[in-house]
Amino acid sequence: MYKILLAAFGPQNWWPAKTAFEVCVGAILTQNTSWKNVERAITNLRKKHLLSPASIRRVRRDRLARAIRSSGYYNQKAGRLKTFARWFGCRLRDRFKNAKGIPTSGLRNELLAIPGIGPETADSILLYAFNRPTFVVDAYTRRLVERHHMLPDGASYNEIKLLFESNLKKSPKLFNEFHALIVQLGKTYCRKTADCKECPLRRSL
DNA sequence: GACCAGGCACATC
DNA sequence: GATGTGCATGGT
Repeated sequence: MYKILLAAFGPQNWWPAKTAFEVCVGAILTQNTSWKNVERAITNLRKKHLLSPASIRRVRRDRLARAIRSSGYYNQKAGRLKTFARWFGCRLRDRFKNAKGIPTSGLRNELLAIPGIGPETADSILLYAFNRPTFVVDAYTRRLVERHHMLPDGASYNEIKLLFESNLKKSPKLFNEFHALIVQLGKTYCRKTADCKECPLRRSL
């Protein structure tokens, strides 16, 4: 599947961001929201110099909320960004530059303990910000797996994640590109059930 | 106006 | 463990 998708769509070059922290901000803002709306929010944050842990901790909550308005759920997400910025600032500054030396599973548990960081956001951060070989399962991935009967319908997040992780080389580069390609596939062919033949995998999502 | 988008937390059963 | 609901914008 990976080879077919790569041939069909080409390298996706995710994640578009200047710093690891910016990747994390994007991962939180894109929760149940289109990337287009998130881009606007990030552009705003950059304009207001709010793309560092310190500045996000300092800024007033309502001002932060206004800046990310376009990404939806702005009150909730403003709180989530502030909590996350505290963790990122403290945890990553003192002990381990770029979180090197910390096992992926430990880092994942820390992320999951932060309110507003669920499994998908945690895995996106691990993969795209910290370059860890962790597979990201999103709604498109679930549809792909169910549509192709790779697992029984209703499989858990972890079952789907393990399906990919245990059948592929544990390479951040590969996981990065594969997840991005699945999203591209979903965006392009989702719900176009009449056009299955156009879908590189011959089955629309 | 309905439906969707690169989810998560919390209540309830 | 499964299901339902609030959170909110912008595009189709």
